[in-house]
Amino acid sequence: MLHCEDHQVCIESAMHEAESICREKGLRFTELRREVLRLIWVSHIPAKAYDILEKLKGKVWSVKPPTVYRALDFLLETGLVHKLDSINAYIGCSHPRKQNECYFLICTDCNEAKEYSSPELSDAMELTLNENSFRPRKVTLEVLGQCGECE
Amino acid sequence: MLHCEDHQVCIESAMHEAESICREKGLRFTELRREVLRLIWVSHIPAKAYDILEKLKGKVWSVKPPTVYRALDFLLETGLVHKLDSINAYIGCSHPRKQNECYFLICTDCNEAKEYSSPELSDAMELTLNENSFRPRKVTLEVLGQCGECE
DNA sequence: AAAAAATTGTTATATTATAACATTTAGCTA
DNA sequence: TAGCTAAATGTTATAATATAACAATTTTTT
Repeated sequence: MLHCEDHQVCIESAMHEAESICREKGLRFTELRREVLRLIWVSHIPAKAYDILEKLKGKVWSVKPPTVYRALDFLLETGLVHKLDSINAYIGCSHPRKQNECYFLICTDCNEAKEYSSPELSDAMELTLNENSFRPRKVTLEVLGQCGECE
Repeated sequence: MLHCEDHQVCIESAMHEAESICREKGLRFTELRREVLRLIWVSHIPAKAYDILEKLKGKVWSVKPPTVYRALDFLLETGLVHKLDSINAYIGCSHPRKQNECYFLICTDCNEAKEYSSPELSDAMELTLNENSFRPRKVTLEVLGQCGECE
């Protein structure tokens, strides 16, 4: 999957953005939440909850599942992280300030995932939702397959 | 969620179609698989695997999880059933002969789900997949929200 | 400093799903 | 039709994912 040139930049910018979003919203970006977000951003491969748990154990923490899931809940609610339902994994949001509809391409070869948005797709979506007089609350759009780099 | 007028018709037609599809493909539509499919079609509310398990226990069977999951796997592979990843539940496919892209509207009030397809949406999808040179293998498109009848 | 609210810790358990191997059943072949 | 083979099902055990409930701690507010 074609991605960042320097992933360290990705991480740092995501962390900074998270800091400032939380500050603006008056939310507490605690050490634990910070660390979980950082672990998720370690790569563009979506992170599994129990892998995060194991990695946290390597650090200061006394961690048990609720610790991780609570941090994940916070990050999800704040829009800093997305859950990928088709693979039960979590990925950092690459544009946490824009709350537009987004979809995910998940490569089953390299396991990386990438977030996109497409106005055409959102329009088509909105159209069919209106046609069916359906009020959307959460849209899940994930494509599993093979990315261009993995042919 | 606006649905069939007579659900008995839904069920019977789904069962018949399943019969004939399996016959055509030379697949064995066993008593167990038949019964699981029927239990899924009991309503338009997606069925949970362990609920199917409990209902089967009320019948002839000695059922344990693998029994159900294997039947589900068969039905999924045959395209007779879809899995809804956002709620971990299974729903009967309403057009098992047409292998087009479909999406699901899932009402979190009445819990019913409905399957749709939209050429515009599929086109938009295909476009963005091409742009990203991504070969899709499985598309998950589910919208949780409130249906028109549940306002 | 005390009270209230939010966060984290802890124990236990719920929910969803699969691996591995044994047995049975159905279909095929000699 | 008896035996063989492959598919399906049964069975035991366990993996993977997630939450409920309550206790302790920390932070914020009063």
